[in-house]
Amino acid sequence: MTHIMRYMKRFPLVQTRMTKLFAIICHPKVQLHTYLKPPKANQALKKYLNSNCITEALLFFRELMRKSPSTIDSFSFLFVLKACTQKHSATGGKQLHTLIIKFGFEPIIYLQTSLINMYSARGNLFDAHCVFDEITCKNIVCWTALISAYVDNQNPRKALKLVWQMQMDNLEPDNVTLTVALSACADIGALEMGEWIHAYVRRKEGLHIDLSLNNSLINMYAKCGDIVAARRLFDGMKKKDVTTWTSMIVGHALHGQAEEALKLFSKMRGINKNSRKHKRHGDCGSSLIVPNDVTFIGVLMACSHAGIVEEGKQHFKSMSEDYGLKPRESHFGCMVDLFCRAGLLNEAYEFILEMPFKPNAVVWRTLLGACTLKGNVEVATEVQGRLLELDPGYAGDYVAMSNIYASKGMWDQKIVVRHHIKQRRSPGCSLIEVGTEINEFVAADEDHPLRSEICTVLKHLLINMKSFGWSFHRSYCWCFSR
DNA sequence: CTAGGGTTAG
Repeated sequence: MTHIMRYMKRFPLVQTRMTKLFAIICHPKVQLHTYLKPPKANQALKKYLNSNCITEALLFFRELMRKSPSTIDSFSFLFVLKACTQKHSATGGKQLHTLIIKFGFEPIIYLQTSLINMYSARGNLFDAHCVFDEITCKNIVCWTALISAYVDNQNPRKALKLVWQMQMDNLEPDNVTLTVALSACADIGALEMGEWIHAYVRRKEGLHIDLSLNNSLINMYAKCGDIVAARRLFDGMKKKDVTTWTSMIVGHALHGQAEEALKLFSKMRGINKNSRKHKRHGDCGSSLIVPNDVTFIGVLMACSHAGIVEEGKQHFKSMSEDYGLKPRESHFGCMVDLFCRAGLLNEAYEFILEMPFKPNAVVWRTLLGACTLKGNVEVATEVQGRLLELDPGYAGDYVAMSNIYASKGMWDQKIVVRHHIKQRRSPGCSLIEVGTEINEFVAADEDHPLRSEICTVLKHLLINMKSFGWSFHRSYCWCFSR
């Protein structure tokens, strides 16, 4: 054994080849790290990660665990955790957590933050929060990790509460925390909170305002109904990237301003052509902006909301032909929506059947909704059959069907469908105040179980009303009940 | 060698 060790010491180049052999002869407890020091093993892990070879990274780690556990240090876990977060395997993460405890690396804050991220990616907020609670000296980074965990898992209210709690803990939010918080505001249409954050951003000295923060601001204003403020910010930004452009295009599309959205899209492509020209002349190559698949969602949404079918079709084709982007399920969903809104029910139906995906309930429901509007019983019956297979418990589909039958005077069928609705949701009542300007609203009942749903409905209502150029100047009180 | 962030159909 000593001979081999000496040999390897003298000729480091043969080291890698020898390691395998060596590992087999040796008991794992032998101090291998003299020959394969942690930084080397970690660099290998990092290399796998950077080249997107996630499975290989995990396998490499497993080999290390088996053959030379002593080469593993706390940094190794950081890389492996990252790999594990990207790969959504169910048990791997928990096993890693156990190993971290076994190795005694539990109190290292870098690892704890990574663990929060890992649990969040699996939708396991309970364990994410547990890890957070165990951190003795909490810093801004682990707070932000937890906040973004709640945003990513559709609990923006809790996220905003945590931002508040963090400040109570004498920690000032930085640009990353604020970016996440703005995203939470956008989710619930909390314009007031968003504006407060914007004011904070401008007031706070030494705060680094970067692209992500600006993009998040644009998105917040657009989603909260103030498209003018969003556009003002967009026009004022010197540095823009795909996300900036995409956010603005989606914003206009949501507000029904299809023309503006499509104008922006062609302007964006114009920049592309110009900078390619510049690149040929040898300067200004860095500002190249290539639309991605999300950009096309915005473009298709714009076409759909404006009812321009032909242009929508063209963009859908151009997506894969000119940009090499493979349309995802949601792009096909946009196209179905495009046909439905234009009243082309048969075209929508055929499109769904030709999709390379198994159509989901949402897609069929879009078509069913259009059938309700058009009073098309034939297509609706067909669609309902599909929905019964996919999601039989959804009461809304029965309601839609019953409405279609009612509109055609087919009362017998209506009663049959109505009977299928077994559990009705309990009726609720909420009061919503709309102030002098229609870009803010408050749900009066703070603890109402449907509060967040009502706010979402209102948010969309508000966006739609604005797109029709409606505005209110008196104070309004609406009462919803069901 | 080290942890957190922005855009996504209905």
